[in-house]
Amino acid sequence: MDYNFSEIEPKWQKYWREQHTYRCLNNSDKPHFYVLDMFPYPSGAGLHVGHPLGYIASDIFARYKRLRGFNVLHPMGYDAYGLPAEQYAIQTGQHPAITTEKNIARYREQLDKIGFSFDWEREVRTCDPKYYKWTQWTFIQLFNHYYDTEMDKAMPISHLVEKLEKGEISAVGDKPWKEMSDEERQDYLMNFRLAYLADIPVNWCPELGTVLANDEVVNGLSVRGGYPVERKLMRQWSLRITAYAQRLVDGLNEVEWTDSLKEIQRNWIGRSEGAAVWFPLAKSEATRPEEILMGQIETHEETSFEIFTTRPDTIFGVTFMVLCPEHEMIEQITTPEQREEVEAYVAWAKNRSERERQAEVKKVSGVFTGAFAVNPLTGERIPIWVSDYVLAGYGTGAIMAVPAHDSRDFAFARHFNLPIRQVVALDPHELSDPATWEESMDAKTGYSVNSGFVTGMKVKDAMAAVIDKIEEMGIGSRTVNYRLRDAIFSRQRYWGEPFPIYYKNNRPYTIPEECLPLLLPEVKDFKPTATGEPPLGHATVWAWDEQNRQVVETSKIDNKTVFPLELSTMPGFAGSSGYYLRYMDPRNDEAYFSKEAVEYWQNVDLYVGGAEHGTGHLIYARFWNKFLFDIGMSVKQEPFQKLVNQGMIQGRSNFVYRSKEDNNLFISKNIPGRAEKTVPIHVDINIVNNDILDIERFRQWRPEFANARFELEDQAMPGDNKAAAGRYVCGWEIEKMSKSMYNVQNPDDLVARYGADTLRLYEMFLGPVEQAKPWDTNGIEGVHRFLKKFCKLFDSLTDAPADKAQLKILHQTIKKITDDIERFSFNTAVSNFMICTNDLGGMKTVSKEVLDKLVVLLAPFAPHIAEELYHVLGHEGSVCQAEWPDYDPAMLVQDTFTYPVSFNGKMRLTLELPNGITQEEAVAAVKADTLAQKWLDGKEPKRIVFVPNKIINIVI
RNA sequence: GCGGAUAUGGCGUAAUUGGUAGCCGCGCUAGACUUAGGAUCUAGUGGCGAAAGCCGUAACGGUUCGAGUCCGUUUAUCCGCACCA
Repeated sequence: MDYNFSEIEPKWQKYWREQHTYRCLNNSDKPHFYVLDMFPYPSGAGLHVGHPLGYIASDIFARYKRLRGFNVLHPMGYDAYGLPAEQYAIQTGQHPAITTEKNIARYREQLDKIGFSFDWEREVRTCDPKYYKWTQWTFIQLFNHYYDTEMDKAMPISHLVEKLEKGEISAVGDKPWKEMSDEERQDYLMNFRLAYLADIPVNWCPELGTVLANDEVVNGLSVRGGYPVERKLMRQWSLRITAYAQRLVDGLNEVEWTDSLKEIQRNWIGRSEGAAVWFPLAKSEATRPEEILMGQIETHEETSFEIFTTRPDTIFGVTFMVLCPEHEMIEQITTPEQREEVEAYVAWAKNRSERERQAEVKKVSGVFTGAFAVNPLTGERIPIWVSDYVLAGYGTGAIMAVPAHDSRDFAFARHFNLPIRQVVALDPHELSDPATWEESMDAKTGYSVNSGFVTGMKVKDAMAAVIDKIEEMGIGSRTVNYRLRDAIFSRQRYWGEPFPIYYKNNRPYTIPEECLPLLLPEVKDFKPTATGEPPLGHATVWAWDEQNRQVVETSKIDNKTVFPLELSTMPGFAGSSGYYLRYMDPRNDEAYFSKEAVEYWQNVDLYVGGAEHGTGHLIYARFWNKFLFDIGMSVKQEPFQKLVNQGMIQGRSNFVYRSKEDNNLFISKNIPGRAEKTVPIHVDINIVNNDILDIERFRQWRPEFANARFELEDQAMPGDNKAAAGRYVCGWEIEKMSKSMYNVQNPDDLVARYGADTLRLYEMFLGPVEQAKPWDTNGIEGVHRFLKKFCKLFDSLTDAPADKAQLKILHQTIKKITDDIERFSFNTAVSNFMICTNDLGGMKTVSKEVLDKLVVLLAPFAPHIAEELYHVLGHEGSVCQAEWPDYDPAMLVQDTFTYPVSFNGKMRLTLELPNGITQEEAVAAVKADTLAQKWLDGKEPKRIVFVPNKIINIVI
């Protein structure tokens, strides 16, 4: 039978739609399985071939699981809030909702053409009020909870208030709870809420007019747009994700992710163990150690400062201290003589942009404050410096500098001529003068030297001993620090979820849950307001009437009953942090998702998506889920049990070579001397086939090429790609897939040309799903040919029972394909299909009972043709309702095995032995074999190693 | 700098996990059928060699009867983090 994909594919897509073939219900006796793709942001450019790679892989797996008898949840939706739609709105005035709607329609059309088995009845869109109602709801819960370190989980803020009221805990630092005014209490509680408002240094991007999260900034530039980002102190909402740092680290042991992704997350969370130590200030007039202030250690805050170190063992090597320029004690401790210099330095450091600072990491800068601290273990006076190599955001913003064993301290000491003292050595008997060192000795190995009571100890033991001592002295403690920062949650943008927050007397209050969703208001302008407020500042109906519980005109704000609403919106990760849970029960208006739904589905069994979300979405979603777990919503600590990262698809650009002398002349790639005579120009890959340029289409491509002339290949290059005379051969290079390089491959074109099934198979055939690879259509013909050959098998269809040879092919194929799918190796699965088809193609007739099963095997990969052939075989309904075939191990048995036998690793003997023999029988066979006898020459072999089904080794 | 990974024909890749390296596909070569071929089919295709054979999985070394696979050193490429004390 002919392979007429352009007829078959629309037909079955229509059938699936009409029959609701992929509808998935929450009640089923079948075991459940949840396969999820990272939902896409619907950009204006549409899908390119990189998007469906992961979707195809997950679709194959979902279909396979269904055939295996699972109730499979396999949904799709859109991460529809985002910057591009808003930027487009600013440029054109087009409302982002309209652009987004249009893009979604285009995405849907493209996805439908590929034949995915998504249950579209469960579609979610983050910008849909029915969806973001629950994003806002979660925010309110975060606002109303704090992290109880004792119970190690989130608890209602009322629980904390209760404890404060009963006096079970006392408010630290501030006045006692009982003496606080209501507002003071609110301000105090803000320090505990999991969603909180605070003045914090943020990544401010002036070009985008908004704040960015740490993962949205790379090298001081915004990920979107590449604009400079500066540090700025702003009042922002943040999520206290740091409270979950330890659980986020621990949870990684529970999930089946790649080591590299786990490692990326561990690095991002950056757990490090060490000690916090208080260093008292030295009295400036004191000269002898015993005079130096030691008696006031209890009153830490005024006369001491706290440092964090991961190397407490090196405390005897401290020769100076360094504070970050933002440190609050600088002003207090700086001596009058140094004041001018210090102030100038601090001002300079604060004005430096993030990009400058990062670009000049190697440059050493700093200033002496004139003040001294005391090393609490040695009583030594050590100078206090200020430098921007110490960061305000990590630890305490102050360090003890051990130049001999920290490369940054070393560089600083060398630059400012500060002493360097060795306190760790690999061999304690061989010390050298650090003045001669070229670099510091940072490794945590060897022994402590010159280190008082820990001298001679191994570094590890010394660490513990020093911490014990410090704790005993009451001047510090064992501490864990995390690199992870709280997630800034405000964005000065229009196209995002509004915060369910209004301000009374400048303090935030939440909108009652019953009033959600708080709808995104209309604005006349998507840019920030003239006064620099976010775009929502333009909204005319954006105030909260507390009594009537509704949104009213902004003009009615009187701050008595009508109050201003929050003007920022939530960031992109807000909507994507819980969407996988919403899919379980997407039409529920009473709750985020029902208890029954989440108890049925539990969590995502298989999540497929790019590794680029490793430090963004995948951290936020885990945090979000853990919080929902704490408040009794989700039932699993980890949202994504198994995660597969599909590799990025790079572009493969094609080039034509334009002559330097003659703008209309293009010289083919392999013409001798071409490189010197020409300039490469990107050419649209859609008018190039297997690197051969379609000359006519090239002339039509752009007006300036209308009169192009070509110097074509001659036949001098056999073996090279079709370098026959009369062809123009293009060059190629691997680059990022982008419009400007004309290397974007649109899946629609390939579907039109080869069909969706070919596209699906080819994307899988390209290589392992996890591997990054350039897009290249050079092999797609081969895959297409396979489908044609497969259809051809049906020409020789017979009802006669299959012979042994066919059954063997069938059962081998069932085994291989099943194994391949289970280990997510779809490229080998496609290869194995080809082998099977080639083998059966050599037969005169092919039995129906064989094809019955092969069609089911093919269904996950090429669902359209599988449906068609399923009907050709006379079945009713959809192949999706078929049963995955099992293989019969007896059919895989080989008649004989070949055992190469090596003697002393040199001689080799091959014995043909019958199958199914035991080790003893195999050994006996070797001994009985005449050739083996000859080689053994009557001697007993010392050792016969028998590896089942594989080989026998004889050692004489 | 730290961390993670990868390295196999002209190309994408495979190798039952330590057992005959190169399956499958592309490309290429030759042939068949064709007015034609960018259709289809057949055969061949790691390198050197006329052949027997020798060499061959980034490089060097090790373990093993046996290494693409395990261990060590080096090199190259990709990814993540990056003054995180």
